[in-house]
Amino acid sequence: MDRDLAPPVADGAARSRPVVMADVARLAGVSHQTVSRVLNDPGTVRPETRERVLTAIRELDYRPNTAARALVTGRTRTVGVVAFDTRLYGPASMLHAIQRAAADAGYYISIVSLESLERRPVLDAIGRLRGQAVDGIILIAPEVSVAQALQEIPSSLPAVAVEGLMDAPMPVVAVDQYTGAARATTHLLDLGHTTVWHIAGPTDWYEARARQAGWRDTLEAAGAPVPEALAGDWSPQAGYEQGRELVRHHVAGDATAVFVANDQMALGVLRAMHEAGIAVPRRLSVVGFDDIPEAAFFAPPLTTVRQAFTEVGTRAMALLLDQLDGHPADPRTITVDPDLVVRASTAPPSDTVV
Amino acid sequence: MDRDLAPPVADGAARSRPVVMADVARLAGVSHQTVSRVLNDPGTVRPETRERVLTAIRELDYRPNTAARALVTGRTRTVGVVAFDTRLYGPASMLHAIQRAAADAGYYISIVSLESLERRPVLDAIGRLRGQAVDGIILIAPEVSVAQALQEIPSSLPAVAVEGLMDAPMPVVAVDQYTGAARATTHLLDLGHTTVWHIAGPTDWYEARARQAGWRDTLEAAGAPVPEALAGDWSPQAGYEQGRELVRHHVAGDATAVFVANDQMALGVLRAMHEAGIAVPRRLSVVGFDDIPEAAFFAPPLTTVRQAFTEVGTRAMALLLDQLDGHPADPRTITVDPDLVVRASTAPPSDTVV
DNA sequence: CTGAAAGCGCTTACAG
DNA sequence: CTGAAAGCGCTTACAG
Repeated sequence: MDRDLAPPVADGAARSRPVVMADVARLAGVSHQTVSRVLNDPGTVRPETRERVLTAIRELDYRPNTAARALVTGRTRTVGVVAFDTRLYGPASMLHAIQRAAADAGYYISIVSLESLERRPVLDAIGRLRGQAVDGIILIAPEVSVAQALQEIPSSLPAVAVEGLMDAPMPVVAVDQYTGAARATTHLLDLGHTTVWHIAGPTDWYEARARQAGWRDTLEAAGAPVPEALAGDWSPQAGYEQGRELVRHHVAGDATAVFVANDQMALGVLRAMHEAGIAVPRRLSVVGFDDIPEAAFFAPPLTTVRQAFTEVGTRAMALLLDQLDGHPADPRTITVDPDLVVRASTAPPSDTVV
Repeated sequence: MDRDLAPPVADGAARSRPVVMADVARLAGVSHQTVSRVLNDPGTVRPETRERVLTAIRELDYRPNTAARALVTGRTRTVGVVAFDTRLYGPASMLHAIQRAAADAGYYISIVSLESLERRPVLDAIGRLRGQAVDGIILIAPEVSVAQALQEIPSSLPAVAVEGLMDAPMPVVAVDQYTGAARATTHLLDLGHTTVWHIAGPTDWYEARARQAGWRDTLEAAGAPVPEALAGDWSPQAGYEQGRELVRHHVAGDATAVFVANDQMALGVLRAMHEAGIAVPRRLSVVGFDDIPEAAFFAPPLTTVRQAFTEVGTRAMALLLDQLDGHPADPRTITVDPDLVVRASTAPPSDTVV
């Protein structure tokens, strides 16, 4: 079908050589500059000529050589993304959204996933991306050391941080973790619980610290006692272990509600309660954070704080595109509001004494 | 520290111009060809000269221009990955492994995630990647239409498929879904169940079909009755809905065991059983597939088939690197064996009649 | 509206 | 072991 016009360049010998702009020019009977114009500034080419060139491009299935174009323009139309463990639901969701937004804007995405959040690997990742000459960088920067590495990104390189430090030297887009945690805690307090326990994420993560702060401040503002936060690492296993700790406090009579820093750990807590025969929510209320797809099907369905990962990713990309269009970076932090999703893991405290 | 040698090029005016090879050459007192050699073939340069060049490179923080290099070599050192929904645990895990392996080999990863598995978007994605002049492509190709699109990839472009059709026109690396399903079914049969029900994934996915085939064949080989497979879509919600269907069959007395095509749907089944007051595994045994990180903490902990996603990703990248090194593609399918992980959701059938 | 010239920053033969 | 030359495939002024 594409082949019913004149055959392109001689087929036999030139078979393996890629089609270049000069081939198109020859077939269309114009110079290669005109082909370039058709591609980059079609308005300046006479419609008739343009059509001839377009036909030749289609005929030959010509694709401009990205490297040649990048060499002369100095732009690669590639955005680098640095992320920590994209197997986790949050980073994976944001990467997905960033990728979509980039494709819509005609940008490629080059991804480097970090094995560790130490300073050195982060700098290496950024170095790799700079070596690739990306036009800009998005950092999914949940950890303190990453934020420090951000300081070393040359200011000439457009960059946006996601979920990171609020005072980064670049625009930041983040879910308001503090408010999310406050809402979770308030929900529990409103239900009538005297206080709320907390299983925290690793404290070198900003998210973990902000959630803990939101929880603590809400308790204090309400005049409620503030139990010691239990330390987790985001994993279901950690949730399970601290859940067993919580069982002891429940039995001692002073734990009827817990705000867990993410859904996976909340699952571990649910498991620990189940094993100990402590009914959720009748005897212990549990709130998570993230709203992973599984959360609605936990036993019981989990009340949790939903993060609009997709919106965060989309907005981060928009901010970066703005910089790539030459606008100066606006270092204001954009904050996305989280929603409390109430399901079946929370209830008023039962009056039954254990 | 890096700055205690002679200052590099004049600082003021040239500030914003990137450092190029000629700058390094000037500082080291050699030609730019020698700099190139130090970078690409250090053995051919006198150690003393090499040191001078290396020092200059460090001094100027020089990074070779990728575009210029790609233009002349015709290689971008970039591998394109086409994946469907990288938010899912499986694709996310494989992407992560591929990314690691690529970085180790000095390759960049450009990712395009598909919104739909129709033929057109798949071809567009591949077109985008070709436009970027990637050196090779890895397709995470779980669906029939993707496999068809594979036929249109020019054979000159090195490519590897993951988790797809076994008769693709390129090397394939995949977990042996059929064997995994057979193991799950056999486990249930060995426990003494008369037959095993199945909640299937969407049948246009190869994984779903292979798992269903493994289940069916095992039943037939054992002379067990083959119930009609229930149709799901991988989501917990679908598992929940078909779980309620299963409740009816259980009540009718003919369902005591089910093999669910993935862990997320198995979670939905667990939820449906919980609501119906049917104890797992006492009255119904459940086996999943994938072994997602949450599975061990379900209520009860889920017996499931573990897929070595990381191994699949790593081996796929190895096959591609081999092609990139100029070796002819070996179109044999590499199969990775899945493991049955027995936890607490399976048991012998109880003799209690409902 | 279109073509001839120059040049982007490298690598790769080719001399010496 | 090192330098001078050519060229990769484009885009961008500059003429006409």
